[in-house]
Amino acid sequence: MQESEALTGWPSEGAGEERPAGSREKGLNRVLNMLEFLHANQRAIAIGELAKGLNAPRSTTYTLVRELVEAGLLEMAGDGNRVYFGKKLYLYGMAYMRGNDLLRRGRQEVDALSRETGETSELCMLQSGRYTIIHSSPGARPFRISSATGLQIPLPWTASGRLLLAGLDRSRIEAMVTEDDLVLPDGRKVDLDDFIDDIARARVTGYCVTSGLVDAYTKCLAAPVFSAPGKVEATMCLVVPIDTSEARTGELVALLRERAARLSIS
Amino acid sequence: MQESEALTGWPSEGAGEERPAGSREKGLNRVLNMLEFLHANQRAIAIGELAKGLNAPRSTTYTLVRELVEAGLLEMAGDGNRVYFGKKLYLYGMAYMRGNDLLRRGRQEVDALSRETGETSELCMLQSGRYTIIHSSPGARPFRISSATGLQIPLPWTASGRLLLAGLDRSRIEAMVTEDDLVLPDGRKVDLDDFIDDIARARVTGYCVTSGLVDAYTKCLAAPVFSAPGKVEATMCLVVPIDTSEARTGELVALLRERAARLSIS
DNA sequence: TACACACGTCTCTTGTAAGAGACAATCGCT
DNA sequence: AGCGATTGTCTCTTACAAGAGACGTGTGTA
Repeated sequence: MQESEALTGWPSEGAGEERPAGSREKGLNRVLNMLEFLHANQRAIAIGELAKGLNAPRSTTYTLVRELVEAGLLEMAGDGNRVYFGKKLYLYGMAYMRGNDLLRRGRQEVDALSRETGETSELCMLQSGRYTIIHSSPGARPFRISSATGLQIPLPWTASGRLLLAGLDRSRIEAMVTEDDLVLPDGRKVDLDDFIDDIARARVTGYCVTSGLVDAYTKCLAAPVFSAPGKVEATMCLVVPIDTSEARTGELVALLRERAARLSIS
Repeated sequence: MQESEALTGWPSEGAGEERPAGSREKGLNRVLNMLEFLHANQRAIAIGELAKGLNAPRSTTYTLVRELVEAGLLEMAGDGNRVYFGKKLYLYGMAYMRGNDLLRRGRQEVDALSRETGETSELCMLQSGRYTIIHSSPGARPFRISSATGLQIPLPWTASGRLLLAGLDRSRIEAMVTEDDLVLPDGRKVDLDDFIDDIARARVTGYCVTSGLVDAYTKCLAAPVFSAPGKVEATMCLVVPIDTSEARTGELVALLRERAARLSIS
């Protein structure tokens, strides 16, 4: 029952979508919620627990789980009462990767960068309006800076977030950031104007460095990957100890930008 | 519009599930069909084409696609009219892999075996009653023996199929094999009793070799991976030219069995 | 210019899937 | 043994999603 920080297992009522009331819910939506729930918890979940966690009626949950297991999207896990992702999802995921040059090459570049520098390296993208770690390669440090693949983090908390929004106008940016997103884990609040300034600056300099935003011990270096001139499709980034020297930081940024540039254009 | 052999883009009306008539279809099922369709075609598909390919009403298809794109399970591809798998599926797939020791280690063993031998190597499992290539690593041969990940092939066509069914009694085996499955690509028919004998023999010897079944040029060597004593969870296999010498085949089988054994028990 | 065919969006109807709830069977605790 | 909580299955009702089809637009071609 490990709970990592703000990851309580379910999006804290946030993302403020419409919730018409206690009325009926479409089966497909229930399924999408189930998948998200499993992803958030990263472990097999008992069916009853699933129903409870999603505020879904038990009978419906049983039915849907059965259908998904039959389809192979879910699998009954070990002890025979819990479910988790199934092979089909793995196969679909691999198909996605095969069909996606950027992802395939990006993973290689990230792995290489992490090997080369010994630091934790990540490939990040926008995923339905949220910053998402698509692939990460842990560094060689004794106490590693962890960050789970697929983790979604508010854009203003990260260097990558500033780059991913480069090129969007103010209204677009505002639309992608909620009030909550501006509050850092330690309670400090990011000023929206500062954030937008950061984005503009990042756009010009072609990289971004943030210190002690998500936590007090790390620094985040990011460089953009372009899918077309001006269009930031992804970022590569390095997560390093906050006391990394200016000089080394500079070196790392150079390496990072080089690899990110190699990914660009497609 | 490449069509590889028997892969016409849609399971040839097979798998004989009930089709009540032309009545209404559940949205979730439509979605599952869409995912299968995309997987079978391995490319982005226009929405209209999807509807046609699935015999689904256009309006419904548009609605479902929109929902899935919003959820990130699908993505609008390149030219902006076609859809394919989305990042969410990739993330879920990676989560599946992370949670699955056998798969994670199996991939490594397969990659190592293929590097070591220069031959095409695969990890295979049963997937809702069908033989499925879960991971494959191409060999070093000039004209490679291809086999797409996720491809599903009738059990009697393969060496792995014989091992995956080891331990099941006759009625179970019969239930998993249709008449069609017994007909090889070149039209020859596998005798059900021979097949069941093969399975029993494979079970005892702990490996299986088949020649010229799926095509006339290849030989298939397979070894079982056990999740519990007697329970075959997966197979590792090598696909080699049919004229591979007895001696080399023996060597390869030994290597294969060694690696498969290393995967077993868990 | 006219024709055939795709695409994307909307509206309205009705068949049916989501859900409430009852049930028996287990499990874990005291 | 006695009690509460959980599990898996089943039945029945009705709110609502699936689907038919019309509409406006864009594109290729004869």
